[in-house]
Amino acid sequence: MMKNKEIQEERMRNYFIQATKEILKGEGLKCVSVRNIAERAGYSYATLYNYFGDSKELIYECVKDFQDECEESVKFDTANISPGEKRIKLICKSYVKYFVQYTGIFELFFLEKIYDLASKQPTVKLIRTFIDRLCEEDWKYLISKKVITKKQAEHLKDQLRLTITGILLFYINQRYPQTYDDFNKLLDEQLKLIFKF
Amino acid sequence: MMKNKEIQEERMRNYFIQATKEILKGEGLKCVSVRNIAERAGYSYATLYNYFGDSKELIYECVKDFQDECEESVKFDTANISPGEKRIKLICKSYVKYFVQYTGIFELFFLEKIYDLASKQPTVKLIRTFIDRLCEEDWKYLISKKVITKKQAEHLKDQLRLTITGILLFYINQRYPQTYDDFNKLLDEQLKLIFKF
DNA sequence: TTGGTTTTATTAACACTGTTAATTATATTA
DNA sequence: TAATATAATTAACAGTGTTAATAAAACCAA
Repeated sequence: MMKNKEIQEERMRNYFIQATKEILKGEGLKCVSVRNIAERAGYSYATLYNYFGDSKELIYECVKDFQDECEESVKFDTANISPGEKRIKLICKSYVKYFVQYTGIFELFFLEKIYDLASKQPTVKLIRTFIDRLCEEDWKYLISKKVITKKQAEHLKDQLRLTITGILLFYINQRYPQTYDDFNKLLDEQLKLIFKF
Repeated sequence: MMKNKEIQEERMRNYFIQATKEILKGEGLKCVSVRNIAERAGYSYATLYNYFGDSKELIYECVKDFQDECEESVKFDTANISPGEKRIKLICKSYVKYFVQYTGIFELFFLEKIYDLASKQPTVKLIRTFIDRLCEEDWKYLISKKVITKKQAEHLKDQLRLTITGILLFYINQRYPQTYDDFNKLLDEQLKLIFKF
């Protein structure tokens, strides 16, 4: 059977992916090494190379799973809220909360230096457009209600993405603001500014 | 003489700092290693540890110099322009241009993972407030002319810093937008949005 | 079931990284 | 000049990713 081989191969890949996810969420990106992953997966480090071209390829395989988890978390935090400006703000807060909880995932998404960008372009796009997808319904709603134009929406999406990534970057990488409370205040203030169109 | 020793020690430190700066501007942050720095400085890698506690300490010594260089570049690009909104935008464009030219310096400033943040806090603050200092005169001008309030200025400074860092992050780390032209368009658009207060 | 072939997993090795201890070379001073 | 203090070097350790050679397992025909 040709199918069996594929199933087994996929299973093996998943062992490594699972191990990587665990380390990333627990110890953080700095502890994600080929040897650590393999040890946790219960295999030798060289075995990993039978299923992944290199370590980066493996690490980027986790992106989709983390996005799904983050989306679920956001959906939980914004349940029963009707689409619109208010919900966009709540989605952003929940999105930010997720990455503050798992700073290793933020590092993977936005801080990892990508060497052959060409092959990772799909993943990179997935990352960049993630926040847009989370707010998709809301942008559509605001456009349909003629609160903003399509063009305006595009600019606002950019602004939201840049600001939120920036805010996370400074908080996670430079611990600014120094307290989580002040961090949230800054986030609130900036969200307010963005929607003063 | 106690002075001689200090002079010599400072000279030695400078050899290593100079070497680090050259590698950072040339080959980039990924090529900055203790052994590479020492080789270029003309010393053994262990000698470096007689003048710097660790490699990070050495690398962060370059921040001030790069800021001075960037400031000079910005001053050159914005000479003969009177303070105000227009000049802030020009300063930002020049600032961004510098980091696009030397992406390794951007990585050092904003992407480097800092382990003992406590000891590097002064440098971190220097980095974070850099763009504010570049526009200091302009913010003062706008406040004095009652175009904006002090509080508004603080919020705008935050917005500017977050947006610009974000825009650089996506362009340098994820090559988005794909062309330098589109990148500049995005920057223009975002600067326009920020000053729609 | 046995024997040979193919596939998969492991160890060994290479070229790096930062960092420290022991050693050698250079200055300084009595 | 000889003893001491200082500075620079090499050797070593514990990591990193990656590849080639080897060992183990699985498969399949006789």
